[in-house]
Amino acid sequence: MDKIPAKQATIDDVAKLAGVSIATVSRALHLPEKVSESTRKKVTAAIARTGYRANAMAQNLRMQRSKMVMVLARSISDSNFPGILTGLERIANARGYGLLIGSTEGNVELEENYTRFMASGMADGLILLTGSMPTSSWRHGPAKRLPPMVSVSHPIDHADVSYVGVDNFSASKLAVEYLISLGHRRIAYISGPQGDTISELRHQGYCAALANAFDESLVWKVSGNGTSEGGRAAIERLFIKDTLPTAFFCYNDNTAIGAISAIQSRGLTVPKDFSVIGFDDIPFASNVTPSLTTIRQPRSQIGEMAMNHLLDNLPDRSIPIESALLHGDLIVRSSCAGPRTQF
Amino acid sequence: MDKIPAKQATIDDVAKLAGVSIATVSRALHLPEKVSESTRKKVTAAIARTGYRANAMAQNLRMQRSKMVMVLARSISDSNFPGILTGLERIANARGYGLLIGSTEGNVELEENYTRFMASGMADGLILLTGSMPTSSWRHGPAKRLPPMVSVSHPIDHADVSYVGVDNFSASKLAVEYLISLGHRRIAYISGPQGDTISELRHQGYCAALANAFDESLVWKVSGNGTSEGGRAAIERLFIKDTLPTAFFCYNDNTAIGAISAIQSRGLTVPKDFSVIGFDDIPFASNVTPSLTTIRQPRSQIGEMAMNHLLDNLPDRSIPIESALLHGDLIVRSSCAGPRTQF
DNA sequence: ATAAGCGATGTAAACCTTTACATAACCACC
DNA sequence: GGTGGTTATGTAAAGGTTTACATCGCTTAT
Repeated sequence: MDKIPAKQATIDDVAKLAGVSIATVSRALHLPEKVSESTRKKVTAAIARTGYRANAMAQNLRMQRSKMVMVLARSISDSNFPGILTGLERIANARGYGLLIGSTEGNVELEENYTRFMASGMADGLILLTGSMPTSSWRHGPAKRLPPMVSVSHPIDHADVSYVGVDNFSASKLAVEYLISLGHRRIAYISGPQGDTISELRHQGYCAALANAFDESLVWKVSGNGTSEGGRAAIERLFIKDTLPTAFFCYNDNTAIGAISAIQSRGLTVPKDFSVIGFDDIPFASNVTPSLTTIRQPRSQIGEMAMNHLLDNLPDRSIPIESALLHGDLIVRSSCAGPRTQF
Repeated sequence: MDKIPAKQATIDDVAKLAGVSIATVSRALHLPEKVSESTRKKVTAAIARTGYRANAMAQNLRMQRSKMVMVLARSISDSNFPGILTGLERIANARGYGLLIGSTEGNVELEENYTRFMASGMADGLILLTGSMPTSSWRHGPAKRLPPMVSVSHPIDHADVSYVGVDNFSASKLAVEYLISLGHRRIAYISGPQGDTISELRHQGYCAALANAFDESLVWKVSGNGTSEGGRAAIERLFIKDTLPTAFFCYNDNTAIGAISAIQSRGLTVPKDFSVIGFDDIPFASNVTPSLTTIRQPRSQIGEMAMNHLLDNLPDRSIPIESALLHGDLIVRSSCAGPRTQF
């Protein structure tokens, strides 16, 4: 226990104590092979005695970087967010980067706030979970002074940014093919919010599966909004008609859960009367009754890939823009069965 | 559209363009009243023309701070995390701070990694969602070189740190009183993980409610682990006996959901045969069948209070250590009813 | 007319690193 | 014994701010 230092030790303190120059201390830390065995030992000892930790701000200023990545999300409460964040965080941490998070809540002011943050050099890279380019990028400043970016989960139209996400088209096709394999013909798609790119892709996968299987396919789209309320409402609206589908492919698990709940509250049973399949495999999918058959998004893997891609591209932006579409697995639980033997 | 600058403009560029010294530029930005109207205008114009943004690293180095708060969580996937984070984030953003997040996953190495990060001055404050002090704080370094901290949600024993969280004792008492008011006498508590402080507090609230209501109270504790699997398992174990409770107060919603599912899979009904009440009001509580009666944690409010308290304490650590226990509301849904008229 | 006071601005130090370049010591070789 | 080449170390600049202190004009009171 040496004299308790009032302030954090600096490289000067270490140098003084070791009887060398600060350059040597710095070299001992970053280029040990350029320093003689004996001085290296003296330096190490001095560092231990002073409890020296390099001041990150000074390093960052000198090296013109921040060692941080900003994650911009639309909403922190999105069911997919924690999983993706976990993956992002694991890689960032392993590679010595910090994770700065910001949620825009679709609010332009908030988003500009974060863009300002970025512009002041507080982040070396940007992970976008918003489905759109940061607002003021083209409003402010002549050259697009934006760091390397990777868009995750939500593709961005008309923008050349690398993208990592699940293959919505193929995975949806897989889901619908499963329903078809169970014997369903009249399958409806309960969509996500109007104009949502992901919902559109999932719809395309749905259509493709139907087109593949049947000569004459019946495309049946009911609009939802991505929430369980939306799913419930969609079912309510549908049940006014007299011809009904036998199975529902839902935009996401929330929608599916709402749909199931609406079906049940009409005294009908899933999967006996209707089959319902979701998308995402949110943590609760296995806890609802009946447990939800769905497509699993490899969330943490998506996060890991995105972060790795971003960090690989940091030093010089040399890596070309590219997209990675990850495979989504079908998770069979108990919300799907063969169609009821006719009404 | 001026000539596209190769690099971000610095204060020097602005000064040159405005024909003043860098000190004046700095003052124009931070102490406008100390600068004459006319120069202020020149500076503002120069800033606009150059697209100048102050370099945050340089500012932080100079001012010996980072304008960041680190949030250390045990797991990002905890159901309460997104809500709390949202509150933390809202305040941090509003007060000009960035949020740095790290999850320890109970892994000591990871935690030390973050402590190192902190020690290098990358955060001015620390929000603890881990329920314990950061590891190496007392192992490394003589003086506890830790920034101001606030512990959130998980109280930390034997440590003088400010704490913000729901009042587990009173809220649990409230929950159990509700069951009693419905006519239940035989109420069991399905606990959280062994040794969990929160589970202990909730158990105490449970006991207090029983003690208040009945002369001779029957304390009935079944151990779970905070997951739905734990809740399921607890019910399975219990049903071997021949005397059973009529109601369950569960450590958290996950436990409650597992309990309900186990009850249902034995062909029994909630709330007709058994009442179940949870704790937390996680987003899915309203989506399970039957929808879950529970105690709502004011998550975002907790986050906001914690962050405000932390930031208030940043300049000089002058604010005394204090705890804020927030009220948890009873949310009545449909998983509770009067006890079945005897077995 | 001069001193004192005040408001606006400039100069330079400090924050803590990294690293290009200079220097010094040493060895080997001719 | 000088020349050239290593190898280890030191010196000082640069990175972009903020701010204490100095300076410079003016106004106002003596």
